[in-house]
Amino acid sequence: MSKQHYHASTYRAQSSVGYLIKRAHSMMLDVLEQVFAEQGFTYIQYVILAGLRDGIAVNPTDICRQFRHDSGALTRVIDQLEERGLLERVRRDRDRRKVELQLTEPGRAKVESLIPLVVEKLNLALVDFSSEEVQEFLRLLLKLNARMESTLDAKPGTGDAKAATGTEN
Amino acid sequence: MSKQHYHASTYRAQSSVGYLIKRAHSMMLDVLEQVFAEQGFTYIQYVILAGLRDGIAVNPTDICRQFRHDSGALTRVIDQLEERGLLERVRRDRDRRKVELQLTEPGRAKVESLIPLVVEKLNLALVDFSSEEVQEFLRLLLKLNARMESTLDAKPGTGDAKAATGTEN
DNA sequence: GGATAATAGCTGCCAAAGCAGTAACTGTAT
DNA sequence: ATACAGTTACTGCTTTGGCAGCTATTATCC
Repeated sequence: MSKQHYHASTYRAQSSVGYLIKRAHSMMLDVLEQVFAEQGFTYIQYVILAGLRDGIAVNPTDICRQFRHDSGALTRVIDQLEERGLLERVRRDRDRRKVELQLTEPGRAKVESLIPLVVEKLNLALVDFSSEEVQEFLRLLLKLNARMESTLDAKPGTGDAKAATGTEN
Repeated sequence: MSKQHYHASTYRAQSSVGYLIKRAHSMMLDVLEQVFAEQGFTYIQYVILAGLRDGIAVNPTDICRQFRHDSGALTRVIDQLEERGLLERVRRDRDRRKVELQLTEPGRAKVESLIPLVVEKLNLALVDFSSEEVQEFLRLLLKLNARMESTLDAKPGTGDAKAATGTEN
């Protein structure tokens, strides 16, 4: 049986990892959205560009899954970025349904110019942390995410466990 | 001097606390929204009710700040919850601008019935964690949040140090 | 090989979040 | 007392996200 870290009878949001993560996420957004706004970007626009830069997600579908964004809404954001000449849609011959997004040179340059601003804010948030604490923090976050990823993959539908065989490109 | 945990030249999203927290938050949402939907609630509705239950935020303004929700949008969510008889708006005499939100008995009962479902999902996500790891995780999250909270409070405005006093009059 | 299902991306519609402006109330300074 | 600025909650308008449906392409099954 799984460890019972929380119990319904004693649960309080203040010490819930869910609440604390939500709050951390909220405040990160507060800080970064302001930074991006000054550079003429929205948060989701940066997320897409940075995701491309670091190879996290190159197809619209990947981006939807990785960043939990709606497919329809994403199409329109990609339209904006393409109109601004920051990325291009490329059709691959091996699977002509898929669109591969590629940073243009201006696009890459723009992302690179945003990175130091993000790094600055991250370091500011972690100013009280030792190197060991940051490493441990990353390890625990990765562990949590790996677990949730596998449980979400296991039951993509409304509860029935369907076999999720590897279907990568 | 602040520690430089990240450097622009080597930064990759994959090992960024920002990205990992965003991802953790996303997946938590995936899991919990489904749970709440089955009970006839949205995520934000639960958040408000749970915030009231645990005394995190009792005024609309508090809720906006705590959960980073828009003031106008919040008014309408509170309307829904009030119409369903789950909470009440109470005007206090000491400051008649403020509205104090109070759970009704049905409201309290409903939140309490949701708690075990949340606890179950949290425990599932933390199934690989030892008690020590959970404690350390909570400590680090609290530390991060405390820091970000203070920096956000310090500069509530746009961050520009100089006011535009030069050109006028 | 042809019918069927599954996947990827896009479009239209609707609900919700974000933004700006307003009214009621409070605190402060003159 | 009065004027002024700051808070708090709310209301209209705009933008965005979420959902369902659609087309094109690929995979699967007989």
